[in-house]
Amino acid sequence: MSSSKRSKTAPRAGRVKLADVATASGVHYSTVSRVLRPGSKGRISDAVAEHVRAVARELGYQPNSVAASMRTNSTYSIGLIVHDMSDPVYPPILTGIEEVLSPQGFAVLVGNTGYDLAVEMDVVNRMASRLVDGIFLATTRLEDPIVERCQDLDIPLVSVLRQTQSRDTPAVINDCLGGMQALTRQVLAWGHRDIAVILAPQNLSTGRERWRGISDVLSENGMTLPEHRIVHVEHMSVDEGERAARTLLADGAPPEAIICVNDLVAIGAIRACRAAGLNVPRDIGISGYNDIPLVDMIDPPLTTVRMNLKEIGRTAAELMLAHMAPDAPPSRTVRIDAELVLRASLRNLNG
Amino acid sequence: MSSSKRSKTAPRAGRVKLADVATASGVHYSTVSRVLRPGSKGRISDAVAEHVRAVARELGYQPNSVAASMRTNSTYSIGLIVHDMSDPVYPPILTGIEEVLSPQGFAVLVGNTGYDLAVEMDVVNRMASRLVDGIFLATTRLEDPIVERCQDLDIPLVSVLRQTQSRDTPAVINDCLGGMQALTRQVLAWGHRDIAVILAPQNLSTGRERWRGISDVLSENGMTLPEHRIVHVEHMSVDEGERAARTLLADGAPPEAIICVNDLVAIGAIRACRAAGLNVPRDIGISGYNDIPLVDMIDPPLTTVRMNLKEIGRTAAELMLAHMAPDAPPSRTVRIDAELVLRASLRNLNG
DNA sequence: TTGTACGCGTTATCAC
DNA sequence: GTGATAACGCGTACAA
Repeated sequence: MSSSKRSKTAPRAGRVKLADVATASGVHYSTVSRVLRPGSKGRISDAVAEHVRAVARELGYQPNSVAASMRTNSTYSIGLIVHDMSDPVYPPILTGIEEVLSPQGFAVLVGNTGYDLAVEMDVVNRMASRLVDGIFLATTRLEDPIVERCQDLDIPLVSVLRQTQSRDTPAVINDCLGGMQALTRQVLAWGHRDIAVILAPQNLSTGRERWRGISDVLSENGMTLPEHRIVHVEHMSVDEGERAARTLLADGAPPEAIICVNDLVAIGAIRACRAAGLNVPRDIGISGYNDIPLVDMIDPPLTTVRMNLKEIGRTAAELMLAHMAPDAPPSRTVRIDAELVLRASLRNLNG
Repeated sequence: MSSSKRSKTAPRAGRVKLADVATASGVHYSTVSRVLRPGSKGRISDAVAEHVRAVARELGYQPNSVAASMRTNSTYSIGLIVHDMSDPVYPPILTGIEEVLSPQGFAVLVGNTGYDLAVEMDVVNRMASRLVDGIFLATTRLEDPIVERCQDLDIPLVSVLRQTQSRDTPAVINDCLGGMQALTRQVLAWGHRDIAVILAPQNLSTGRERWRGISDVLSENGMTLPEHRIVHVEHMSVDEGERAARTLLADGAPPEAIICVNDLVAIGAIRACRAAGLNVPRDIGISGYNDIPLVDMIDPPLTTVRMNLKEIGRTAAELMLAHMAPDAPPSRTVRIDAELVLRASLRNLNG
């Protein structure tokens, strides 16, 4: 095994650089640079090029991209900021992003914020220090200091999953409005009338749009929800969902159905219902949103709305590439379709 | 909104650098460097230090860490290589790693390999080009060309979840042997005799140790498994688990229990059993490994072995820090305890 | 305590 | 087509 001792300031022992390849091939190192960089000015004779390439390969030359970044001011790295990678919605987005950007030579720097704005600001500043070429922001608030910061720092930003109020940043989001409308229509069509909702914070476009999807459809049908049928979670997690549902069930008769802002919250709600002695879906219906893995296997299988997360990631990456280019197009918001997925957690009361 | 147009070679417009805050504070930029870098040689008068700090803050100075890396040959970035971030075992590990390394100023570069060795080698080479200070490898094979490559490149490597045969790299792994032994003992104690197993590839320490855990206990009890009760998956995924279980159920009477190499595989197995008209756990018992989120909610709740993934991440990060230091300790393998979690997917045949 | 000077490995822009 | 050379922004040994 080779020694991995490295002195504080010395380069990695034996790291071969352009100059090494140059002396070994008997040409100037700028020539080597040109050979190894497809698309550099000034053509090279095929003979020299071939020779240099051979030498480089033999010496195991690996370009030092830090030095290149120093010169070009582009690191070919992009940040991805999420609340918590353990939330199953994020990994597929990362996969989609990588699918598009890895072949282009980009690397992805992941930053978890743990739902903490201060941490998030710190993450952005560090990414700025690292000269990331762009940032994917999955935590976007309707009014977002992080977005402003990125604009100040002049870092290309693409929102994923959520969008700002002013829509001044490119974004790829799910059609939360349409998705929740479809779901709510189904809930009504199946005869539920006493409906409760567990909502996300209304400073998030997802939170607000999903709530609008619900209330729009209720309004269309001449319904409004009483105060005590509406509760909020601070984060969309299982624990918060459970707590929220407990509140809903605390006083009086339980509702016929609870529409939850997402799957994790819905799972918490199912737990709370069960703890309260209610059978889902016989006594109460539950729905989620996202169709995360395994919710088709839980008891009962969860009715939800599916979004194509990988596609969101891919599209966000395309948008990023366009936005990083010198002639960046105007910001636009891309909506990816949602699809209603009916499962046993919500039953047809008419049936 | 500020313009994000940037010319090919010019620095980000208006990016303030060391020299800028130097002229603004009326000192030389080397002084600024010393002020802003805690722990640099040569002390600075408090007055000057305070002044410089104030100016830096006012100008919104952000150190250019690329330039710093160029000088120090350390990027304060580390790679994390996984097969697929969508596998729920990885995110908690990332969280644990970040918990320890973010406060130290490190950034994490995530690389998905998609189970492809060529891709993986490419990822390593790119990370090397980026001068990562270290790599966490979650894909470690018993004999691993990736590990060798990192040794050649002189990149500190810490294995997570798995270990090489020769144990020549620091590693943090779960006690797969003990965990699977405990599980198998329980299976036997509950009266199962006709047992089947779905195993992972035997070129992985996890695959091999878990199988050894099973077979050790069976041997202790004078049992061996017939050929047709042993099947393998290529990757530990739901789909492969389902396929493998279908093979097991294809001919003859089903076994009393299937011990699966991990939870995803177990979930696939449950699907296959159900498709074959078998009730789990009445007709057949199923067990997994990992205790990933939601397996306590599926139908039936999955008996499994829990490992503390976040702790594995944290420990790996500590090991990495130690290993990156100039006086690196000898490689050692840390084992994190496993804990048996009994749920309804496996029942007591004696009861 | 502070200023000087050099180099890290590349890329880009000159000459030739 | 190729060589020479000047940046890029910072860290630090050394001089003052």
